[in-house]
Amino acid sequence: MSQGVEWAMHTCLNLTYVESGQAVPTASLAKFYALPPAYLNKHLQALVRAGILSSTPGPRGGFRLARRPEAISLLDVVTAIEGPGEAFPCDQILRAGPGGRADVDYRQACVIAGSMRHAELAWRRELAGRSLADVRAEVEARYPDTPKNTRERFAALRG
Amino acid sequence: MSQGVEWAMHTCLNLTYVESGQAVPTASLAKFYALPPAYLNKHLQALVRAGILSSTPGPRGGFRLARRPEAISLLDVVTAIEGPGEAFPCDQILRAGPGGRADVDYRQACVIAGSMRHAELAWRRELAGRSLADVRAEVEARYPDTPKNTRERFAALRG
DNA sequence: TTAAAACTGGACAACTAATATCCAGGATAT
DNA sequence: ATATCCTGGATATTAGTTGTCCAGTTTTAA
Repeated sequence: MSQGVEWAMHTCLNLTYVESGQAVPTASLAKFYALPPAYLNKHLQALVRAGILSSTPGPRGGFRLARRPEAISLLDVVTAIEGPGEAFPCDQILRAGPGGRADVDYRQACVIAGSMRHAELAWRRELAGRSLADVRAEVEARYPDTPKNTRERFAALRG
Repeated sequence: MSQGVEWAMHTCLNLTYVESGQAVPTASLAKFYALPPAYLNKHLQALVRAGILSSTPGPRGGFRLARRPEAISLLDVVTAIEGPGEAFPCDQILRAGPGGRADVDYRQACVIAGSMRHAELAWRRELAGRSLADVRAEVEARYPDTPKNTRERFAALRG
């Protein structure tokens, strides 16, 4: 899994603390964690394409959450960055084995591929069952200063 | 996840069909699926280091399972090829955020990292609960010719 | 004892994906 | 108008995967 997932997760979580209506530009989001702005922006664009963020050009523009935090799961974020493909790459090796046929889809027929897909579904199910709101609630329970700190940092970066 | 996992899975599964005591050389295992022998051998070496296969040099040498198929889980194979690291790379981005401390291990403290680890544990649990014997049993139920085909292919390659 | 079979491990090359930067163009607020 | 900010493409850099090759070692068998 790529680094971009971590950036996207934390950035989206931070955006849950911004007063709705306010947009945060790439520069502020990048400075928050000292990330490279241009590259972070690529990931932000992917999040926009996935319908997780919305963007506004121009002065006072930037990014904001496109939906309520309750309606954004961690799986949504992972999928936006990593794409919809499965982690286990089934190259249908069985096609070259004894009795292999060109007209069979071994991604479906192969028991190993099925087992890997089954495990991956369990992973997806966990991530789908956890929203940004869930994460934020746990953060606030364990680290009560976070909302205040986050908003202050954004205010300072807004300059 | 890398391609080598698929090769390793199918190769280990095929080895469950070999009469114990018999070793299969890299060349035969590679020809089975038309894989590059030298590179497959790298993965076989990793499986040996992980204690999944054992190797024997010299004529009539090669690789065999080091344990019974019931005692080899799919997670064992994945870990042997991919390494023990977690799929979600937590770079402790929080260290650069507001209130970030150098003396805190954010891989433990970060709620996002924890959520990702939790999902990954669900994935690992599924893979750990499925052995080569389980896979073989399902293969034989769905494709009864497989044992015979596999053994015949090995015999032909041994030629 | 010799030769052939086979694994081991390291060095190295090719290819691909992730990471990262830059810029021209378009949209928007003031 | 102008400064701000997003968009998308081109491009470079780096790291990891894929793949090859070879010298060295172990073992079988004649």
